[in-house]
Amino acid sequence: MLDARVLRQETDQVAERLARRGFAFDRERFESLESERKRLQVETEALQARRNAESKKIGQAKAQGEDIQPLIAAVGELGEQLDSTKQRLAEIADELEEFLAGVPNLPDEDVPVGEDESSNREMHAVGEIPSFDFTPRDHVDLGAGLAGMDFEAAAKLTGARFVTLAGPVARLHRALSQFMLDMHTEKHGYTEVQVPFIVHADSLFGTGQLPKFADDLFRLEGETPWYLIPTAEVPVTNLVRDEILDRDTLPVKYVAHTPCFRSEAGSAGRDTRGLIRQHQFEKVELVQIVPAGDSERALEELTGHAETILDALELPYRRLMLCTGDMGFSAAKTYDLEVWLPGQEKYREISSCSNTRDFQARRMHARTRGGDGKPEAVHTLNGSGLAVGRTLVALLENHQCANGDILIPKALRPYMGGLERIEARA
RNA sequence: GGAGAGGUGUCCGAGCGGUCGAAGGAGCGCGCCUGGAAAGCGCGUGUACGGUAACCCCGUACCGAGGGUUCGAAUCCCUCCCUCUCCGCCA
Repeated sequence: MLDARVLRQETDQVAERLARRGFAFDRERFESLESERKRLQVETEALQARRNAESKKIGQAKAQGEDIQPLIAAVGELGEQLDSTKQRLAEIADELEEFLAGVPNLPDEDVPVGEDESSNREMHAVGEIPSFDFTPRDHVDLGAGLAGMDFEAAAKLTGARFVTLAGPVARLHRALSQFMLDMHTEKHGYTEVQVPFIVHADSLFGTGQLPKFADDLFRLEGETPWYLIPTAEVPVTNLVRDEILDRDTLPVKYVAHTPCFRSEAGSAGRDTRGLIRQHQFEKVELVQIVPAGDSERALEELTGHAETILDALELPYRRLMLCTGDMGFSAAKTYDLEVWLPGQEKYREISSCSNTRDFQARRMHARTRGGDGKPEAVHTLNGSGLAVGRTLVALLENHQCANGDILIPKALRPYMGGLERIEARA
C-alpha cells in the first residue's frame, strides 16, 4: 500500500513511476474519491462534534436535575443526518481502500524499465556451465533411473503437477532443506521459525497476495476463509503485523522451511514435464525486517545469502535484476537467481529476492520508532534461499554422470551420511 | 465437543450508561535532590485519520472484532474471534 499522503501530494510523480511498470493509475478516479472522502469526513466529524457537545450538555443538565426533554429534542435530528453521512463516508472509504489496495508498489529508480523478462538485466553469472561428453538427461529421466521420482504415482494419488520422491532422491531433497537451514542460521544469522501453513485473508492482504491474486491460491472449504500458503513469506513476514518493534531488535532475520501451494491458474500447458512447476513444493525462505533506509543494503545481503547456497552446491547461476514489468505486485526491486539446467539448456528461476520497502509494512501496520520517537513503517524483504525442488532438479542435472549416477557435492555429503554418489539402477 | 472464567494503554489493574483517552500502580523519559548512585520528590509519557505546508494547536475515532439499543456505550444486548481452567477426544 502506498502512502496516501504521498499519493495525494505527488500524484503526478507516482503515476509516472507506476506507468513504468505498466500500471495505469486512474488519477481522475482517485482524485474524485479522495475529494469526496474528505468532504464527507469533515462533515461527519463536525456532526459528531456537535452531537458530543449536545449530549454532554444533557448529561450535565440531568446531573443538576433539570428538564432534559427540550435538549433531547434538539439533538434528535442530528442523529439522522449523522447516520446518512456516516454511511456515505463508509462507502467512499471502502471504495478508496479497495482502489488503493489494488495499486502496486513503486519501482526503485535503478530498476530497468521494460514490459517483460526480455528487459531484465543480468548482473553477473557465477560458475561454469558444465560440458558433458554425453548427452545430458533431464531430471525426469535421471529421477526415473534412480527409482526416485514418480509422477504417475502422484497423479494416481492427486493429479497433475505433483510428484513422489523415494529412496536416496527423497533423502537428497531432505538433505538440501537441512543444509540450507543450517547455512542460514549458523553462517548468516537468521532465526529459524516454524509457522502455520494455513493463513487467513488478513495475512495474505498484508503481503499483497490479496485482494488481487486470489486465483493463484488454494482456498480451503469451510466457514472461515483459510488459505494454503503460496510461500513462507506470508506467515513469516506477518509475524510483525500490528507491531511496533523496538529499534534495537532490528534487523529481524527469519528463515523458514515450509511447503508452498500454488494453484498455477493460468499456467496450463507450461512446464508440464518434471517438477519445475508443481502445485506443492518446498522452499527455504529468508525474511528480513529492517529500519527504513537500510533495505537497499539488506537486499544485497539477502540475495548474497541465497547465492551462497548455489556456490556451495557447485551450481552455475546468474543474477538478474527484474525490469519494472516483470516484478511482483509488492516489490520495489527484485533480483532473480537463475540456475543452469543442462536438461533444458537454459537458466531457470530458483530464487527471487525482493525489497518491498514499506509497501507490505504499511499494509500490515508493522512499525518501529524513528529518530524522533514517532512510529514509522519498517521495510520488509524476502527471498528464497532456495526453492528446494528446483534445487534438486539442478543438482541432478548438473552433477550427473554418463551412467546416470549423481555426484553429491562435498558440502552436502554430511547430510547424506557421507554418500559421495547416488548410483543409478543397474 | 461439553462446562466455566476472561479479553481495558508498554505492563499490572480500576471503571453506578453521561464531565473516560480512560483512576491507581509499575515501567520509561526529563528535572530536583546527591560527591556519585539508590531511595525520595516534581513533571511528562498511546495510536490513526483529518483540519494544516507544519512541531505545537484543534476535531474525530479507537477499551478483542463486527453489529444493535440510546440524545449519549469501555459500561446494556446480539454474533464472532482469541486466551485461561476443568472434562472428553486425539497426533
